[in-house]
Parts: sequence; C-alpha cells; structure tokens
Amino acid sequence: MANEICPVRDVIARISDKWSILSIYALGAYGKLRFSELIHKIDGISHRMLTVTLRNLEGDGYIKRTVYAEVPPRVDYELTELGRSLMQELSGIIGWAEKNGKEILAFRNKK
Amino acid sequence: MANEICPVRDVIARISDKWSILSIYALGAYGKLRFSELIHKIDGISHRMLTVTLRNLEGDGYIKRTVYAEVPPRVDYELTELGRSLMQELSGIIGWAEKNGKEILAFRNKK
DNA sequence: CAGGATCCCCGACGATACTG
DNA sequence: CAGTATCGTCGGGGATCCTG
Repeated sequence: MANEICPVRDVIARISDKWSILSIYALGAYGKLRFSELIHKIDGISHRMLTVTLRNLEGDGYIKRTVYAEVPPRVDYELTELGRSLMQELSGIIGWAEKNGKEILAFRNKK
Repeated sequence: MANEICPVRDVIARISDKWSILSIYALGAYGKLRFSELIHKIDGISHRMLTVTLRNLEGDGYIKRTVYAEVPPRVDYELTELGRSLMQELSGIIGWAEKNGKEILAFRNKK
C-alpha cells in the first residue's frame, strides 16, 4: 500500500472530502442542475464550498459546466460519463449505508 | 438530502476520513493483523492515528479487537461480518479507481 | 509492543463583503 | 445569479514522550 504515485489513494482522497460525494450524488439523482438549485439540494453546504467543490470535480473530469450568456447569469452542471460511472459505485455504498445505517448507529450508542 | 438524523451521511462521513478506508482495506486484504503489522501495511500512517482510527472502526462495529495476555502485549484486529460486507462495497470503488485513476490524473494535469 | 496523553501546527471550511 | 477575495476559527492529525 505505497502512497506516493498511487492513483487509487489519490483518487479516493479527492472524492472523500466533506462535499464531493454529496455533490456527485445530487447531480446523479436529479440530473442537470444550476448552481442555485444545487445549493438547495445539498443541505448545509456554503456558497463558497459549493464553488470550490464543483471546481475540483470539474478539474478531475467528473462534471461538465455550462455557462449561458444570459443576464442574470445562468450556469448548470451535469455529470460526465466518468462521473456517471463513479456514481454507480457510490450508489453501491450509499445503498449499503441505507441498509446498515440504523444498525451501526445503534451499535455505536449502546456502550 | 437532509443532514440531521440522516444515517447515510453520518456513516459515510465516518468512513471517509483520511485513514479508515485504508485500514479496512488492509484488514480485508490481509486478514487478521496485529497493530505493528497494520502500521507497516498502511503507508504513512502515524502511531497515533492508527490507534484513533482503529478505535472508531471498532466503535462502529467494523472490526474486532483481540488482546492476548502476553508479554510483550499482543493485539490483533480483524474485520467483523459488517466490516467484510462494507469491504465488498469499497472493493467496488477501489477497483473503479484502479481502472480510471490514470485517466483522471492525466485529465487533471492537462490544463 | 500497544497505546494513552500533550503540544502544536496548518489547512479546510464558514461568514461576509464585493464584482460582473 | 454565479463567482471571487479576504479573514478568522476550529479541529484533524503529526511529533514526541510516558506507561504497563
């Protein structure tokens, strides 16, 4: 499990921050969304962090950003092919968490 | 995507820290390991963080800790049934990352 | 050898204010 | 409406030292 130059660790590290998974999930669940819609779907995220997170995800190729030349400005985001394939995997874990979440919380609280 | 009382977000948040996934993965890949073995498998982890991480994982029921009454002390760790089922899901993402990691890094570096 | 306790740094993140 | 810039805080996590 070497760390340097290990793409796997690198990829996982970028995804497993506080907001990336939720952002990908929102786009996966609702399809194309604009900035202001995203900020409402992702409960608790700040303006700033949504911007930062979207930039990172775009930089890694998970999402596509489209700007419309309108006033007021309109920008929307959607998953790329890569993003959708990642979304598949995330769905697996999310489904797992849905199924086992209660049990885990219960276990944690007793003792 | 409400946050409070959402077991899914809670579970994901606990797993997606810097070392939990790697620890689970190490135990999944190598089976039962003692503390000193784990610290060598997980490249770059500090003594302290391995302790903390293992405590959390144990607290959530992912791993089982066994202490032997020997001198010098001997403690080993292994995945529980819950841990192994999570490991299944993680394997999916890790496999995905292995397959797409190069492409992502390349995309990130070009522009 | 396993692991607790302490100290400390730095980066992630939120709040806020400003632009096109 | 979407995005940038600045600032301050707070806690994750590394280094180190001490115990059984």
